[in-house]
Amino acid sequence: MTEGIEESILRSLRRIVRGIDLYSRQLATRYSLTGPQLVCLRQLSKAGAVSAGELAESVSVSKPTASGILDRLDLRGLVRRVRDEADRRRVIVDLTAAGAELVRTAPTPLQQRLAERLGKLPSAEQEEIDRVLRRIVEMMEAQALDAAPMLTVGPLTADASVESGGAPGVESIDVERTRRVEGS
Amino acid sequence: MTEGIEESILRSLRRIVRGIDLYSRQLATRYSLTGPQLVCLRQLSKAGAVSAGELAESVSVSKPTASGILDRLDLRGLVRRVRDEADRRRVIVDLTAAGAELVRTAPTPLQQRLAERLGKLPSAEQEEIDRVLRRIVEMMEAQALDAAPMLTVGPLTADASVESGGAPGVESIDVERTRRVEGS
DNA sequence: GACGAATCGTTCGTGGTCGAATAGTTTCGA
DNA sequence: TCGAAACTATTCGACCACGAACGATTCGTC
Repeated sequence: MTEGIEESILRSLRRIVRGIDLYSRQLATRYSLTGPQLVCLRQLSKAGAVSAGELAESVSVSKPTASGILDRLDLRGLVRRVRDEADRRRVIVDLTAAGAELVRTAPTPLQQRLAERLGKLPSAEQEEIDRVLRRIVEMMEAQALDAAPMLTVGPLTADASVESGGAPGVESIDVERTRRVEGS
Repeated sequence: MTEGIEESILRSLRRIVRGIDLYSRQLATRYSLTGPQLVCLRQLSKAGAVSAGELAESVSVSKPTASGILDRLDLRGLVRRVRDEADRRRVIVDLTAAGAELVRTAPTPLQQRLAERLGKLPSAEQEEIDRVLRRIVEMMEAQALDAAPMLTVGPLTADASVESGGAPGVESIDVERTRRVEGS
């Protein structure tokens, strides 16, 4: 019967993931800010100016993901990216005035109703929830460590040579100017 | 202190989401099957031939998402999509022999180590985890219902006219032939 | 029988996510 | 001093995810 519980847990996890995503879209329609964008903004608000990599680390996403999120925030003038003059490999990210203002008016990145309901539970139960989630994270991330060699079977086609053309012409940009402007 | 717990819970949820995604990529490299693809395959294996919409419902994803996943599975010959002759709006999805075979050899879509560790816990603890997760889902999905009017502020730019050109020429395809073949 | 409403699946557009590859910098050892 | 190794952030390619819009089909009602 461990089978049934395992499937139930997986199902719950998938629904939780979906719930988070759906709330993110709700945020996006109402505040023009997705969940991950808001999480980044809040982290910047709390920790002040940090490097792009530190930000990625502190909100638990990969560097490419953070880069993409920062692109959109930058494009909208909510954050600023400045090359670190001391170590020019690094990029320092900081909130703009508009970004700081938005953080103050935006809701929590956790479902509001979930947050409310959570707040109404006895604190013993809140702690139980917290503890259980931490344990799951622990079990998951322990797995990630001995994650093995990553055999790289290729991009998930099993056949069909992809034949990617080279898309050149990406001259280096200086961060001070916003990149990836598909628009104009 | 509810503040601290709320943030801790959010953080755990985000890491769980990430953990699921990372495991999905691991699956992809080792078995050429992502987590969502495997979940769909398993569901088909369990429930037999169903319509695309029913499949989406049963694995808790939207119809467009299921459509995309089915595209990739179809492309690789793991599922078959046939127009329902009785109700020609519907598309019946079924495993091919190759798909059925793959389901038998593939691991669980839940992190293997997580599953193992989970299995070693006393069943009281397993049930506690299950119960807590269900409760979170419940609190989340209750929120989703009174989700409010969806004010549609526009596609998240606040300015900058997107100027989408029309991309016509999408003549209707008959499902029997695979669509979206970016490759060849 | 015909026409509008509902239903089904797909397409389009946007965004999040990651690993691999890449470009620019810094560091350190020979 | 000079070049290899390490590091930082970005780009690229692939996938998942959704809502809105769309075309095809069916249903309901007149």
